[in-house]
Amino acid sequence: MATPSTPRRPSEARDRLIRVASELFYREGIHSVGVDRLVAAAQVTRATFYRHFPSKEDLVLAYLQSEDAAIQGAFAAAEQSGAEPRELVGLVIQAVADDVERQHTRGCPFINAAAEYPDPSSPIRVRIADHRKWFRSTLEHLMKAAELPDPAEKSRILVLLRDAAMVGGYLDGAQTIRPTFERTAREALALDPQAA
Amino acid sequence: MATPSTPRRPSEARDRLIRVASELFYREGIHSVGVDRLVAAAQVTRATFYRHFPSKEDLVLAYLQSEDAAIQGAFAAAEQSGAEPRELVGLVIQAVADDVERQHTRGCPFINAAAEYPDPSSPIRVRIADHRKWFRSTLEHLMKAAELPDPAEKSRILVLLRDAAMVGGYLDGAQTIRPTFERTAREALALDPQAA
DNA sequence: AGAAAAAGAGACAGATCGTTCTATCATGTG
DNA sequence: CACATGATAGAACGATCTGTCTCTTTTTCT
Repeated sequence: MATPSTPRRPSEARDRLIRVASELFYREGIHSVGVDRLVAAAQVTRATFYRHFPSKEDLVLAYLQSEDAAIQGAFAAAEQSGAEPRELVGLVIQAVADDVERQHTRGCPFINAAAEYPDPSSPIRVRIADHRKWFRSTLEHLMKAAELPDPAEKSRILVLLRDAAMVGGYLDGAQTIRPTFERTAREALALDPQAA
Repeated sequence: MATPSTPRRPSEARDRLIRVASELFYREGIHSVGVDRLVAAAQVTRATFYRHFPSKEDLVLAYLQSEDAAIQGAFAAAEQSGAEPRELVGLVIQAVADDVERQHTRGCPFINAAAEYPDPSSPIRVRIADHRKWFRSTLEHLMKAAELPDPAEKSRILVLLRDAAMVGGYLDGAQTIRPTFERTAREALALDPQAA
């Protein structure tokens, strides 16, 4: 009666844990954030934590999955925005630059997580690899739709440059790398018809 | 008599610690490697460890410094090799690709360390920033010597692409990204006079 | 030879790590 | 009503973390 807003299925405590974990894991690194910190920040007890996640690693996986879902959602929204494929590639470049400047100022969650998990066969590294495969493949389809020559190679170029923008934005500052990133990307993808 | 080879000053145990730390920190990450592992692998006691390094962080700094010294040494050797500045730029690209493929298969030690140290004012992050400043500045001097137009911007491009090659080599495989990296770099730096 | 520094060996403190446990209470569904 | 579910609360586990300590032995310089 007092609190009628009790969402049933998805479990509110679970969502809080994932939100808090996403924030803390990204800002401070994964190994640096213990379970104590997580349950305190999410206002959840340890028992609740381990009921929803068999181990801390499962929460890390949920964190990466939520990041993955956010990016996939952004791509899906952009594709349904009605923009022409050609300008969509330019929008991706701009979106990456915006993301580095505003949202992901501490680098790429997947790259950073990989730095902490050396074993390529670990579930976390597998999920990182899957995310990167999806990203590159999505870019290739985008390049194909834009009728750019050699879409596979161009997708690899954009993956390369996006990684660079993420790392460079974190370590050198977004404003420092933004013009260089955008220029290099547009040139390497041959987006602007006219040249010097 | 039995062991006449006893290097005096630089302390053999200290060198062993740095060597072992460089290997373990790089392969497994910094937070994942405890002091126990380090002293066991270096065949050194804890007391000896803390005599040479006031804290673990000081060993991390020594690790980064040794990586920095190796790269600076490689640059110094290349500059004194008598090669013309123009082809030196091409050699740097090739050297980065070789390094990613053979030596640094787990990414860039500085990028990986930064992922584990979020505080930009921490001594480790300061040293990382210094290393990156030196690297970019050195590249700019190289571009100037090669008489390439806009050397400052071109140095930023090469920093960007080197970061990308390091990350991409680690996560996607060196063979996957090598041709893309080399082509994009040569094109973005306008190293090859002829175009399509 | 004698003094001083470096290293070996290992116990120990205090904190934090991830994880498990028992016990209690509110909730909604059968 | 009865019962399973999910959350709360908090103690406790063993392991590992960084860092300090004492004591003995070896090495190195003067």
